[in-house]
Amino acid sequence: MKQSELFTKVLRETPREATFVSHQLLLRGGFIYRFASGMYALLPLGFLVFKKIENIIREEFNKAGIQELLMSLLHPAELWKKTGRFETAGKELWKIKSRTGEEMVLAMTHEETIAAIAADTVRSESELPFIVNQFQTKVRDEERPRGGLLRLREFIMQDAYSFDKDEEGLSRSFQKMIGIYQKIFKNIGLPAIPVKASAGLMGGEDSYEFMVLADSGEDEVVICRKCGFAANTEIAKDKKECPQCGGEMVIKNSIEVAHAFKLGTKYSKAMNIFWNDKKGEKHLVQMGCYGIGLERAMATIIEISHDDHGIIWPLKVGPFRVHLLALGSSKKAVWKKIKKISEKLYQDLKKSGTDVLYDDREGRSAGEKFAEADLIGIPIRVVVSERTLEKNSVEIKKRKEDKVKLCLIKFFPSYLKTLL
RNA sequence: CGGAGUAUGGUGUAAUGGUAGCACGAGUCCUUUGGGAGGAUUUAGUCUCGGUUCGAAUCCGAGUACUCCGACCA
Repeated sequence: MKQSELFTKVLRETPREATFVSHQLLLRGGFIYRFASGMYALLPLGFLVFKKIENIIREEFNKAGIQELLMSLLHPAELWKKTGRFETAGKELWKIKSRTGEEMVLAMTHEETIAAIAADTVRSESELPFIVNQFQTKVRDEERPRGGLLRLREFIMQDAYSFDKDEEGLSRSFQKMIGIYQKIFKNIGLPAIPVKASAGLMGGEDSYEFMVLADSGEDEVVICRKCGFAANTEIAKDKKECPQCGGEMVIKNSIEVAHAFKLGTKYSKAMNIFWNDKKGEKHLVQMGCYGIGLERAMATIIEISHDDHGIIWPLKVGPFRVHLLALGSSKKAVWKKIKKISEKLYQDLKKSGTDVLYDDREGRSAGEKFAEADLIGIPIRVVVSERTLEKNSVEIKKRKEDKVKLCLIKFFPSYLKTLL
């Protein structure tokens, strides 16, 4: 992508509305646009990041053989009445009516719908266990949206649902999902720790939250300094000593980026999901659900990975992996050469499948290009300028490091590979 | 919903009852090019409704929006 063709612009100053770093930088960098509180558009740069995160998650699910589906955003209210959540879900549940007065619900989550499908699908033990996954919009009439993408009224969630024949199976599926989540968070650059928590509205008996320690976090988590055991404050309120190793427990702020619930039979009971054994006896299916908020994950990455100049995207989730800057020169011949060489590098990078943003803009000072590059936070910066060309080189710098390296142009492709 | 705060061009800010100004951005032109460069020129604003007043961005009332703290959540 050529930066001269990029649809969005950066802001020099921080909009006053933003107090969270991630919100400030997303707005300034032109990643997002606000329509109303908790309702945002992902602009091209933001959407690129979003898609990277989505694909990393999808890849892990694919590896685990978990099938993807897509359930509707509109639900008949009837389904929610069956589970009782039409009343118990509270004000966050967005209720609407069709033109004929038919009651509907906007998906706050998808237990009801997946349970409805499973009730018509599962018949015998041989069909179990299975896990299905989707990426779908969730709409919640939040009392207080906040922090830009940290808490939205509409967001996209990766939500997976597991079905097992018994509790033991549920535990296995649950463990499997915890493992998948750990891989996912590692890949998107979030040091998320699983924390034991209570089940809340979702019902069921057991749940784990995935928490990322961050000063700007709104949740408190009690964590052992020695062994790393972590628990929700609801569970480990006043514990000074670790229940596992006896080490010192400290309280830290954190952001909840995912939640995994053992739902048990709450939904299978309400929606009649059961399998028949050999004797023809019915057994309720054990369910689990597992969700990651994609926009929140994106904002959380920024909360923990930025500096005074801007965002520092991890290599795998940056909108592009390489930011190629062509620095201007008043000498026409030199500028022509700079342009020519960067254009060639740009084309070569694209051919080799490296996603690159190429700052080809004329009339922008070097300082401005550097400042924007730092703000947007693309992991690897490559500079072509009069100075580098004198040495037949380009300059390479990682966003997260200060040191710069000169690299002869002929060695550039192979050197770059070692960084990707 | 409980508490608090804010509301002026796209963004950031001034104007304490008397001419709405500045900077940045954006458009055009010239110069400049290793850390947000300079000049010329153009562009665009007082959240809404009502009240007080000769006169309101400014005072009063209501509404709305946004932000923050609480509760809940991904």
